[in-house]
Amino acid sequence: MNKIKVRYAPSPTGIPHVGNIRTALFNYLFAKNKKGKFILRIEDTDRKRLVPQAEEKIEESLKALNLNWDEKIIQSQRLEIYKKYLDQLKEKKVVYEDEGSWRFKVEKGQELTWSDGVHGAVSFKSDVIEDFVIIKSDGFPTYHFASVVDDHDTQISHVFRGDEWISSTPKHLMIYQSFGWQAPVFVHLPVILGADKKKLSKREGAKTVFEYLEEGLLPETIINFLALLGWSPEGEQEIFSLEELVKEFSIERINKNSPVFNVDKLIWMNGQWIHKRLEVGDLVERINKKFPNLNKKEILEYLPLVRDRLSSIDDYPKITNFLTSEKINIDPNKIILPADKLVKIKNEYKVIDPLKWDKTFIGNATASVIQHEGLSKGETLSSIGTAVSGSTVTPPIYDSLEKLGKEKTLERLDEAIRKKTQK
RNA sequence: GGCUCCAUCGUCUAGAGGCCUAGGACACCAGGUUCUCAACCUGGCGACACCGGUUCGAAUCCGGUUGGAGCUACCA
Repeated sequence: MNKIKVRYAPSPTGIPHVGNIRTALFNYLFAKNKKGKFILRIEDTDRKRLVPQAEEKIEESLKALNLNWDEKIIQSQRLEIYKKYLDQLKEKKVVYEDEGSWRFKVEKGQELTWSDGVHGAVSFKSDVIEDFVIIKSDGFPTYHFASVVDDHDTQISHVFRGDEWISSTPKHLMIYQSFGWQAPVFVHLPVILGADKKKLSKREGAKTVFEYLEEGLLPETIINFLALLGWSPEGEQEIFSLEELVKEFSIERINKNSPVFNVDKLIWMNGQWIHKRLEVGDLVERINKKFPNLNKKEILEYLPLVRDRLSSIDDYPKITNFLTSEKINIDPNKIILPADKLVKIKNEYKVIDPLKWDKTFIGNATASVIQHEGLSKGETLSSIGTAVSGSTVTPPIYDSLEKLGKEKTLERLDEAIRKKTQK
């Protein structure tokens, strides 16, 4: 019989940011690696900080990343249970009432020790811990009490949570002790730091899963990146699917020190997923889903030309826009070639039989001008690309012109020449 | 302040006493390739915080120093 059971226990005080979701990920990876259960527990015991819709947002964040839970429990619905256990502690006389709340009486002179999954032996003296509230005067339990009761009640085997809980752990240990319960294995994860090396927080600009998705990151990238923050696989592979991560995950390879969230690498990783891991058909679907107003057949047609140029889903419309839009903005300063050379190119294109307007003929015509005029190939192609697209990043030039069509190509070249001359 | 945790390239990290004149990745720089850009390939830059031990031998073990972080709520 399998007894591995973990829980992700967020408070519905807002949309969770990625640092928070990373805790969910590690819980999930461990549970699935051990073929155990992953529980979602909503810790809504702080009535003042409750944010409407936050619970839904937590669930949506998890679902968006495919982190599916096996069970869900909500603390505010378990008040009787906490009451029942409080009564037991009253009988044991280890709690006392204090202005409508119930405090746990800390017995001095104890050494509270546990073997942490990542830190090894950690210990605190009970003398430095003050009597702490376990049931607030509004009748709701505090985190310390609710989490211990729930973890025991739902038979949680491993508690994966952020490092910031280390100093609260002795309190939890004392509660376990007074009930005579066995504590789960605590696995304190290093907290993710922002670029300022401070704990990642909303205030410091930590983003939510939704924000990253909105920016064109793939769920796979978010998972992949988060997994590698504070944990490393055995080999040198860096791109992992959720399934692969599940297979590779182990507590032993979790780091002790806090990683900094490195956006550059995140973007790079998204590119890797787009260039190498996703099937073209899949990518087309995703682009189409994100930009429903784009023509799916066109995406299918253009994507192979630009796939390697995308580092986010959102790059697709940016880079292919010029092929379908009627008007573009051309900045003549970005066109290297002078107007008279552009005229030469235009004239060469003009004589191509419209029926033979394809990349081979366009390529030959271009090469011919380059040769006769003694132009630089790089500058010429760059100029043509900028003239017809308005951008310095384009699909392969000849393909671009072919897709654009002869008429539009000549129009845009004309416009570029005009602007270049005016200048 | 007290308590606790942490400490390898700018960043993510490998490293569990000799394999380390410290490996990989991102970023950066240079070259190559290509139809511009991108992608790709090759090379370069770049770190064991410091000081003492232990040991034949330390990035790895121990102690201290310094630095950083967290907690110190009827928040989680």
